[in-house]
Amino acid sequence: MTKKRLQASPDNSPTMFLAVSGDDAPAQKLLAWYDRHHRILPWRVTPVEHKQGVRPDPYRIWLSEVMLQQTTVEAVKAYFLKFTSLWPNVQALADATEDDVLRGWAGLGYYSRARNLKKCADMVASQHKGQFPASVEGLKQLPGIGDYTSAAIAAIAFDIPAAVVDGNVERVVSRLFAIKTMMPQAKSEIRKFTEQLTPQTRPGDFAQAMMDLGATICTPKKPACILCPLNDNCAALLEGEPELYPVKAPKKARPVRYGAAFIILSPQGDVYLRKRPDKGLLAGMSEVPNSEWIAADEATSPEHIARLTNTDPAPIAANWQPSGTITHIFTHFELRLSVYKTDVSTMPPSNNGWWVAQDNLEKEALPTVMKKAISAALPDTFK
DNA sequence: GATACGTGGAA
DNA sequence: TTTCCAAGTAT
Repeated sequence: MTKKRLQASPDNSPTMFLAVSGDDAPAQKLLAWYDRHHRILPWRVTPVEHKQGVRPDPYRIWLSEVMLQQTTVEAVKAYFLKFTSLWPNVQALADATEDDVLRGWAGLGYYSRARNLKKCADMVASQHKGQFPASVEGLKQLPGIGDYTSAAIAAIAFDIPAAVVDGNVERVVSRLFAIKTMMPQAKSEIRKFTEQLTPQTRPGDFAQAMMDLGATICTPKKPACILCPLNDNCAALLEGEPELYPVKAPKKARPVRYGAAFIILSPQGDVYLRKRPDKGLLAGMSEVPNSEWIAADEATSPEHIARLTNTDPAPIAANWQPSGTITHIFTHFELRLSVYKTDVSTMPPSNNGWWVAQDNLEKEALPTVMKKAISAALPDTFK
């Protein structure tokens, strides 16, 4: 093992006695840990396979990395298997329609990822002969691929020693060096330390090892420092409260918005759907007709909220039957929708939507909030 | 640099 | 129940 060298950290913190820049020992300790404790994941080539010469498929790495943006491993697994089954390579995805991809993505969230995924597949197929660029810069030109994803694909699929910095790495590195700068201002500092830690050999395994460590040992709450292969190198552990890192500003309160949703049933029991605009929240996804969603705080009177949630915005005049309310939490607001149902005898209520048999609703590009609204009026639809 | 952008699971 | 947050990107 390399002898530890002493070097002052930028803020002269205790890191001078710990994992220092240019020291390859932490990376090697982490890689040894990863060889024993790595997670088995559908998109992952194991260290043993990798050593035997199995090359990760850039398409599968890209697909998994996009799905994993702000999304849990458990949520991604089924979607990854569905996508690779439907579209086994980038050309197959390029041959699909955007609506096909949105239907496949429905329920996973952050739907601009699905639209960018399709755009990216089209560009790789048409401008790169079906091969992903083998460089951070080339990858970053593609839609939906930013700082993190370009580095992750470069490291994992192409063995390029790029600094892969995701939320896990931010947590691990901010603890290793006890970085007291608040997030997100600390990002550049964290990137610099990550570059210094990243080894020239096995950079992809190193990146995945850092993420596995963050996900299973160096967790946000109650980290298992006793099991950590880097506990000798951790300034935050030496200080005594590793949970304090990374330092984050308090979150803002989430406002509440109100509105109404309208379930229109044809004589055959089909449900009327329409497509959302191609910009903004849930862009391009399907929906049942619904009102504007109006913000209201706790000072707003019940009478005013009642006006926000009545049948005035309904797309047609009808005998609307109240069907309960649903609450849905988005990232930046909470939505409370009053749901109404009606049966119509004449087919189209104008607009440019379409009718769907209740048994086929699962195949539509319906975001979860819309599934909740439909379920309020039609229980068991999505059971 | 701040904000928009989904969802479901854990504590 | 409420809060946090999970392999971020685009604007």
